[in-house]
Amino acid sequence: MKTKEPDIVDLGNHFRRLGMRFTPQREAVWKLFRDSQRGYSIPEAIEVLKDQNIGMATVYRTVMALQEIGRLSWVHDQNGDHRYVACKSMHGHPLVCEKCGRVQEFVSCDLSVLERLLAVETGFTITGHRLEVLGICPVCQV
Amino acid sequence: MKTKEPDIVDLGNHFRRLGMRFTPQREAVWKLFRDSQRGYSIPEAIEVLKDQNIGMATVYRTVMALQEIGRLSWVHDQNGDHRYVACKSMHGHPLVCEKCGRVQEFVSCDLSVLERLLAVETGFTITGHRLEVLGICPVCQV
DNA sequence: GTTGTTGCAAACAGTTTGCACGAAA
DNA sequence: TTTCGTGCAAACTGTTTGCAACAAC
Repeated sequence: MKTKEPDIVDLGNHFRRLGMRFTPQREAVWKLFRDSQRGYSIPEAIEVLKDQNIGMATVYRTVMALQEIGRLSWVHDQNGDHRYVACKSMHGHPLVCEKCGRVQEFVSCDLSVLERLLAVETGFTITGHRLEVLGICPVCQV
Repeated sequence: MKTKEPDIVDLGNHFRRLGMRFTPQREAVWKLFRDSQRGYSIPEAIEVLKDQNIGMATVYRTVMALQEIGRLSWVHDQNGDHRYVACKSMHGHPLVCEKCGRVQEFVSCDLSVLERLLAVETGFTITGHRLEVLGICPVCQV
């Protein structure tokens, strides 16, 4: 009997805790994203996973589920549509390479000063933010 | 003869400078977005503009053109798809009300410290960022 | 007059849904 | 054994394209 990787066990528990089942398909979808630097758009993921006999409806449903439970987030590609990437940590933001699309997560973003200022100036109650930083990764700089 | 609003004249010049024509349709599309607090998704804009006999292909083409020349940008709605809003200024960022969708632009965002830190820590050359701040606007707080 | 733009409709791409079967718990 | 999840295909929604007529310059 094969030992499962810790993140797989953890994800299985996460699903079950929510009354959902942890199926081989869900495991396969998660692994695809977890092991990718650039993430995938849904059509791309469908293309890859169909070789494992995973139907497109399952891909849609699973990606949405993973996103809702906070395991996937998305970034924009050049065309403006979404590519999904695995979240390593809570409250992380993506640093995206504009050439190869590689995504590196960072956590140290302090927008509290800006948010306080905006609250005072606009009367809004600030509830959150979405931040993507763009750049060129070391590999693509050559 | 009717005097044109200054922003219309300016937009006309902007198009012509690029060798493009400034048609009544383009003017109408621009005005729709300019006069809206929440902006529109493309299907919404198509719906509104079809009463003015503007075809959907024209809406798509014009919104894309306005976006490319920096007159429109987009924000995300709850479903994660795009709503286009008029840019008042260059380098502005949107502050979006999560209840009513109203968008207020702000400019004072200083991410230079964060960006320098990321450059050192990751080896990326930072080229830009996308920031959306979310909140509840004064009207919706009641 | 020249050439970019428009509206239409058809083609296309992407997403959602209903359902019978299978498999996780 | 009891649901929930799956794959399939059909339906649907959103987007793009080709083209003849038109209008901005």
